[in-house]
Amino acid sequence: MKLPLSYYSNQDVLFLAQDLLGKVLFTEIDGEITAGIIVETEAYFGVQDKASHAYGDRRTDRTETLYSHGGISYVYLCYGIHHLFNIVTSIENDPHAVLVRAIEPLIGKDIMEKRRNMPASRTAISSGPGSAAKALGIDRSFNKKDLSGNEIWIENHNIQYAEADIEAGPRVGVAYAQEDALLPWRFWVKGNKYVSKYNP
DNA sequence: TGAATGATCGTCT
DNA sequence: GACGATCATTCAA
Repeated sequence: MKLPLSYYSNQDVLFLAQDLLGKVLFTEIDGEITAGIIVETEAYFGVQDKASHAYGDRRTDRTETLYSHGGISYVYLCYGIHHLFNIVTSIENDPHAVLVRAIEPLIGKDIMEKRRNMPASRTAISSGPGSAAKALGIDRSFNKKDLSGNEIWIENHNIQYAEADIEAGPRVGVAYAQEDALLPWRFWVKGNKYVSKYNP
């Protein structure tokens, strides 16, 4: 069951970041389908969030994607090497987003092994935002894609985590965001081995 | 036109 | 546990 566009227009990005845990992220590239369960996310709270690219209503060519209506992907290059995949949420001109930080491989593990050049038995294959995106074959050509299309989409497989199985904590790699770096806007599935390590 | 800067990962010790 | 890779984007001039 594919999530409808209306799901992403929810204006509570913190709710969506938690609710997306357990949903299944699919990509289809050259007829090859891969999918993984989302097990770790971070919320980026639009213009008020110092860690967000759209902080202070900074509207540029790159951040323009974030200002789209919910249900659009936002992919950008980090450290010159890694593609990071975000889900744009809320309504038009309200630049909230959820960063997918880790997935648990579900479909097309052999394809992921090829892309990552390592066995699927290693959790590193999709742990961390750069790795998860690469395992799914996501690169900058996926920027500004409609998540209800047939290249990239998210399904609800009725995987429901109890509230006690979800943990929240500070986001990773955003120390420059000062007081906003301490906000508990990172969510993950407790004990899941694909969740990236938090490095204090 | 140019210099600085990351929402990170993998390799090496 | 430390560090180098590597480039689009951004802002200043």
